[in-house]
Amino acid sequence: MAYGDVLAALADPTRRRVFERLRSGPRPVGAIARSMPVSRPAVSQHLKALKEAGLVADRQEGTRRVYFIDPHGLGALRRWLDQFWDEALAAFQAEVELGKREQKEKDR
Amino acid sequence: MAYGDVLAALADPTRRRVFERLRSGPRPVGAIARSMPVSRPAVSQHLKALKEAGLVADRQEGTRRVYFIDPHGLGALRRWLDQFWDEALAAFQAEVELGKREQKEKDR
DNA sequence: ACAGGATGTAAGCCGTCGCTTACCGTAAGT
DNA sequence: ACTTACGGTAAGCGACGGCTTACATCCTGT
Repeated sequence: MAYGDVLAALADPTRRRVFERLRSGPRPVGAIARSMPVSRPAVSQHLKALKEAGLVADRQEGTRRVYFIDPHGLGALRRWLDQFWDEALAAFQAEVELGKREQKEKDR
Repeated sequence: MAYGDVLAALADPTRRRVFERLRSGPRPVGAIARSMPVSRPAVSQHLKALKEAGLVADRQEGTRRVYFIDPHGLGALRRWLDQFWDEALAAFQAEVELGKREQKEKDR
């Protein structure tokens, strides 16, 4: 459920498409597979990867297995992104200040 | 600079490490490579990928090439993430409501 | 207990990707 | 001009990852 695993899981286009298919709500495996250009086992494998990354969860419902989005995965990604964003921004500020000083050096 | 390219670029651990190395500020290629367990050409290749994803930019500085973080890439990722988050949350709400109704069905 | 539908899993194939070594171009300093 | 440091690029190799087909598993209704 680390952000690295989340990034790796979402990197593949097909897998990301499976994930985004769940954005509108829970779906059983077959329903997902039928709306995609790959085989059902392929979808199963993608769902397994997404699950291990903490991006989806599943519940048994009779003979079918219904998958839905697990907030944990995206949450981890979001936290990393926010923190990174702040630090990078601070670095930019420092950079700008440095640039100003260097500019003044040249003026002399 | 689409979010898909950003995700793909950040999926690789080594490449992500290169990227995170720039979080604290601009660095020339050699400085990055010396702080990593891979060769300098490998770092160059990673920087190229990061650049194509809109995650970093570079400027020539004498004989060296200084790389720094480009906000565009992370911005695209953040926008996708925020939107996704909202939609998924709405789907959860709908799901909860549906669950309540089904529960009442069973009670009868 | 059995049949059928739904899903996970194993094996194998093939393309992609990351890494290394070798080479080339370029910009400064002497 | 020559040298040296710095960095991008090409070629090739090995590993990993995604897809398919085939098989195993589980649940439900009859």
